[in-house]
Amino acid sequence: MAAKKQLRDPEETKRRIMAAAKVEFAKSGLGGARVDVIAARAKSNKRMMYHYFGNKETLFRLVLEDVYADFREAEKALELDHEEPIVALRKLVSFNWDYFLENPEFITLVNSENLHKAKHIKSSKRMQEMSRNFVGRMQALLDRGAEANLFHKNLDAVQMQISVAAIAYHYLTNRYTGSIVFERDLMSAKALKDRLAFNIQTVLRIVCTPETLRKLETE
Amino acid sequence: MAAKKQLRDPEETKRRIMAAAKVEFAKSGLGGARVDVIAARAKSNKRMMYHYFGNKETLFRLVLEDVYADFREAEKALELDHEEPIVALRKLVSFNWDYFLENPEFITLVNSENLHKAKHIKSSKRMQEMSRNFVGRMQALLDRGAEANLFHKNLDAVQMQISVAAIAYHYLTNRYTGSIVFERDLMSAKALKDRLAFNIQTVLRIVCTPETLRKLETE
DNA sequence: ATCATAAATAACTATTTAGTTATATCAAGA
DNA sequence: TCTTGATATAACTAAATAGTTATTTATGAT
Repeated sequence: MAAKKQLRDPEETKRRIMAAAKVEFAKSGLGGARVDVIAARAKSNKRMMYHYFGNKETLFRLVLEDVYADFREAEKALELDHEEPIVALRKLVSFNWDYFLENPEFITLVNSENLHKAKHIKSSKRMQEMSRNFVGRMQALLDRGAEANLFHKNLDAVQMQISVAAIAYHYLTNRYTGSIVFERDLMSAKALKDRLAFNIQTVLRIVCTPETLRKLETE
Repeated sequence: MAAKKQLRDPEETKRRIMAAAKVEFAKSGLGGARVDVIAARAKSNKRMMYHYFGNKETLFRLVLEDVYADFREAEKALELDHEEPIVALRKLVSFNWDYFLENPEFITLVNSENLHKAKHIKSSKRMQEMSRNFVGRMQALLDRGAEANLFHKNLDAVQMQISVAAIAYHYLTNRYTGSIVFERDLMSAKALKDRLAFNIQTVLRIVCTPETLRKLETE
């Protein structure tokens, strides 16, 4: 009978609580999440959660900052700075799609924070730091494409970032109601493949000049 | 002292409860909504809510069906069937934008239902009926544009519907976190005007052939 | 008029929940 | 080895919450 050995490992305990919180907040939102469920899933207990994180909302904020940080890190790791602009854009659209698909908790956590009008991250220094250079990378990519006479000039990098995220995020966050409204399984392998292809095409049509598009068509 | 006259008007009471529920569910989601708050806002009481609607989740389902119905009705009322295809598409994109902007509860209610994997409307006959003809109208519009050699042929109407919604919905549902990430007020009058213009341009670039786009540019 | 029924209100209950108090146990430094 | 502080657990509490029971009151049919 494995006697319950009480291991002391504050870092590991914190990590387990954060991981459990991410699952629970993603599944039920901030309001629907239960601190007892988080403690149980972390194989810890409520008192530890309050000891390390103070309260439920602080824990939520830390989880949210973490998932944003992971997303930004992954995007940065793409290293698109020296890719050919059209290739880079294709990769960026695919990256967004794959990331949201593989990390569905990102979507539900962000949705939950927006329901609360972003009050938890509003004054977060860490969020602000993370966001820096994020738009800058898109701007640089658009500039390179424009210089090579591939893209339209004067494209707004923020609008592009939002749109690139939107066409993936919206499809996936509303996949349940969407599957009912459109009377088809939006999550079937074929549906997912088709949507990604459509999204890549969409973004290229937004940024490329008519001449570039003609060239792409006849390739 | 206005003696509290007890007016009896079941239809009006039901209507007030539904209206109050819409506000409360939109503000706090299904989980965060409080039945006491709904009853108070409706200037009725909890017992009436349970009398007429059975339970909180049924009330939620009815509210959700209602906001979907309103949205579909409004879209139908646009009567785009005989408009010139490009004009019709511009109007459709603007309609989506304006509707989400003027009816923010639609967005939060749909988000809440997706957090719950659409379980409340999954077997709703009314939802299924509403969705009919919805894709059909987009398909007809795309067909007309293609026949007039304005649009690409073989555009997928469902993908278009989703994208038209996405570029508006995503911007607005994530406006709070977005305003932090992009370090600008996404809801300023100028930002809203710019986004709508960008969205119209986006959709035209998706559907129009390079030739049509060239013509539009030089107009 | 009066009766039956539906509409409305208020007070109540059993549970759930975030957060706390009290207590035990480990491990590192003196 | 003893002490001290950090780590862990369990039992508790006050408030909140969905749903009910008990009671009153208006209204339309007879």
